[in-house]
Amino acid sequence: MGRSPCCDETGLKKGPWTPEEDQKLVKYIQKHGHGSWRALPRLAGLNRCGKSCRLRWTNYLRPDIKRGKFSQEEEQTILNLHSVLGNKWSAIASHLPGRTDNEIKNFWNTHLKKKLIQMGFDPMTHRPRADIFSSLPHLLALANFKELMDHPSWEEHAARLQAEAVQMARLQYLQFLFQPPPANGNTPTSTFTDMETINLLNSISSNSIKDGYSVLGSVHFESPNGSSSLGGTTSANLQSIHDSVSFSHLPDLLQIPCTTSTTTNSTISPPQTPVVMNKINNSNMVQGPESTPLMFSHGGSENSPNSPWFPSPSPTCFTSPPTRNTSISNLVDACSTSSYGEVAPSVWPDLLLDDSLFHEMA
DNA sequence: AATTGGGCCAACCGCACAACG
DNA sequence: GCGTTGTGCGGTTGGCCCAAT
Repeated sequence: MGRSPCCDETGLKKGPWTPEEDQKLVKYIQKHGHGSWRALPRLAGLNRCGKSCRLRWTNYLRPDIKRGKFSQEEEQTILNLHSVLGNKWSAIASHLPGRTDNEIKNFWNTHLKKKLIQMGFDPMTHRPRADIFSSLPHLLALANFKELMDHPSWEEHAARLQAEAVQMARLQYLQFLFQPPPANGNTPTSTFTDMETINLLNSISSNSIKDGYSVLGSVHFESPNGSSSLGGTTSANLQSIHDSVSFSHLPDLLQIPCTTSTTTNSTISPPQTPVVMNKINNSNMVQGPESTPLMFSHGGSENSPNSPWFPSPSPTCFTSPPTRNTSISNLVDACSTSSYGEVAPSVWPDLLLDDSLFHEMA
């Protein structure tokens, strides 16, 4: 530590490069290679720091740099990779020949991010935005539940929502599996490569779209001729990948009837401890036969905020049997006071399927 | 014609980490 | 093992350009 940045050296020029400087730099590197960046400016006759020279070369002067607008394919690839890699611009750039990390970063910040936001997706998680999900319980609370339940097609409606929740849960579980392990190494590690991950997500996503429900617009891509594409992956390939993926280890959500009287905590949660909201008041938690805890999955933890199934250190329950009124308002509270500022879609299986809630509502 | 606000992007800044002596 | 150096990386900034007012 204690090393001062090379650019702190006084007398060195900063700011935009002149054509003369560019020429000197290009000429020198073409002749000698860059070698030590620190020594280069002096040898090349430039009054710049080495870092500035390196940046100028790698981001602008390098002969293999592709300039100009990003193509549709490049845009899709960036979205795709970002959904898997996050802000690993250099890693993303390595998949886009001729594009620099800086260029991709700028393109992301000025175009793609806004695009995703406009589409209602969280640009960081590539999932529907948290505020949308946190508002859904509010919408539910506002809805007239009696009217819904009296409606002849309400079961069909619930079944459809449940099917959507299944897709959500599976996607989240996959995303969790593909996350790099945290520093403490507590979570399972993935053995998938980036492209395998993308293909898998793509396959799930395409199934979702087939069902009329698109959850990962940034992962599923349609070329103008209608075929899914990613790095040459065809729909047929995707389907075969999808067919080859076993979901047996995933929560078997489809087997749970909406009005089932079985408990839901064990059936809809992944193999790990179910994740629950942390900020619900747990100081006077009551658990017992007379109090069926209403538990929520949550899409993150302090260690891994975007991980859908990371176990919560302190499971939290509602303090009394949920009633039609209190459970919904508690739910709203829970969602709005989520520790991590995000309510993952995984809330929904619980919300939709929790038997005690339905009992109380009936 | 002048001003303003937003988009865009090259460049800078500071941190992290590997390599080296 | 420790300090220093070189480099890579992601976030941020500053300034140019242009359309809207």
